[in-house]
Amino acid sequence: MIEESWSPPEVLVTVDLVIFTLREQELRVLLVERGVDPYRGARALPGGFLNHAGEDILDAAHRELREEADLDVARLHLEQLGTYGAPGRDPRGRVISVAYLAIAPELPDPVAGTDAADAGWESVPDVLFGRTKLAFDHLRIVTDGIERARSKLEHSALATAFCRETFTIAELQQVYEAVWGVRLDPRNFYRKVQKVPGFIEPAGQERRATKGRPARLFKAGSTAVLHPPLVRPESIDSEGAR
Amino acid sequence: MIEESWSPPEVLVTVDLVIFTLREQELRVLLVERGVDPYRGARALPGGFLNHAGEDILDAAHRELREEADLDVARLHLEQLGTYGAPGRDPRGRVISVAYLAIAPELPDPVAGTDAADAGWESVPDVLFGRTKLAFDHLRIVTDGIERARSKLEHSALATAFCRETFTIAELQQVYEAVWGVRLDPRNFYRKVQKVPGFIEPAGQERRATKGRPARLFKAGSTAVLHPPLVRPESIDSEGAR
DNA sequence: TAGCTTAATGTCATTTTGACAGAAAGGGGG
DNA sequence: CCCCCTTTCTGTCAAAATGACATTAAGCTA
Repeated sequence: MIEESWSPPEVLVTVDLVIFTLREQELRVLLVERGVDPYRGARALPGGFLNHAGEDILDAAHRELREEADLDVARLHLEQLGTYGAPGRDPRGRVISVAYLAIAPELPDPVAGTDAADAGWESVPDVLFGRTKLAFDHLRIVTDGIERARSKLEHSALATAFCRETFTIAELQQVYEAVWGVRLDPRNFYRKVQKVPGFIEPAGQERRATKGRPARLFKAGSTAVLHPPLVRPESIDSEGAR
Repeated sequence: MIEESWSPPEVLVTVDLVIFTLREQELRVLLVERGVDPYRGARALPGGFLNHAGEDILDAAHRELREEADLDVARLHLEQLGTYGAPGRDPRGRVISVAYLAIAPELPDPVAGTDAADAGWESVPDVLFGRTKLAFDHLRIVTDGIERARSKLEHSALATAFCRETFTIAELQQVYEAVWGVRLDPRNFYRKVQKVPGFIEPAGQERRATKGRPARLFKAGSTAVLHPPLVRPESIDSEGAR
């Protein structure tokens, strides 16, 4: 199908970042307010164009994270979520966007960057229910990101990425509840999590108390894959999160 | 970071297809022999450039499938696997490739297409072990495809996509064994598969026999998600497949 | 009809699950 | 210091699921 005169079309490539965290027991996503056209003033995922033809896509994702949200979390693990390239999704032309997913523990508020008039952690349910409108097809990307996160919680130790260095089992449970949008029994959760080999391991016998009995502290174990998996309950709350 | 003089770099976009099937109880992948440079003569995944700036990526994937392998399986469900865009992965310049995954029942041999000197179903273990060398970073893409398929077998009804319209439970088990690279107990498999609601449903009381007792026939059910999931055994054979 | 092959059903001890009860370990108010 | 409240942790227990294995059923063939 390649003729002499034919040459493949050139397209522009952007990266978009879906970064989730937990705040006040609610799932939140990092959004910026666009400072440039198109969609100026609208909320969108942080991201932007490839810098130059030799830049790796993953590197571009890290760079945009730094530029747009001033979050230079080197240990932040970015995982490719998907590529969105429907014609017409961007009024500037044929733009294909590679989306990345990352999970962060509770972090200080990000500051606005170069292209972003503002940046902040927005409620995921607000986004999912259309109370927070997003530019481009970013709602779809966030939706896919949620589903990916929910699924990965079952089979991987992703939940520990929401937590700080050390955490209690109750904190870990809050992660599952917020992302899955369900309530779990603390006693059964306690038992189940403990028996997955390598998921979490005790971190000193230190403790941290506010009101009730002090809780033991744990840290992420060495295992990335959960055997057996923590299967989410059949009926998932369509609300998505709290 | 956008200056007046700056404009985003233009890149070329290709699609690549990872299509698995089962032949002689072995997992196979569709490969073509490249008829054009670079890597002329080497084995590679079917795929190619976007046709024109307005073509949707998924459409391009279907088109390439038709062009390169003459497989116009409209019911073939293509699922995005990932995007591979490391600089230097393609000697022709900055090329970013969007890979799709598909599962097919046993099909007639594909015929060579326009850019492909030959096309055929190659043994996946041969590819994984380097006995079959692949062009570009296609080994990596196939590896990711395997892992995706293995994982999806646990939580989705993907296994039925390997089978024809109707199938026996033993045939379904062969799918799991070939993809996971393990042996399963037929009796426990029988029981487990039957109790997942909506996974498979009886298809007439017809039967199809060769040697032993005739087996009941089933067809794919209405459920795409498996509750509960069929978890693969802890120790997965590193051989990958038979 | 005997013998072979594969399908389907059954058995059973061991784990796992889900839903609870209760004990342990702090803090605060009197 | 002593109750009360909160939260964490440890048990209990019946129902269900799991893994390993035996047995029966249903065809074909020699």
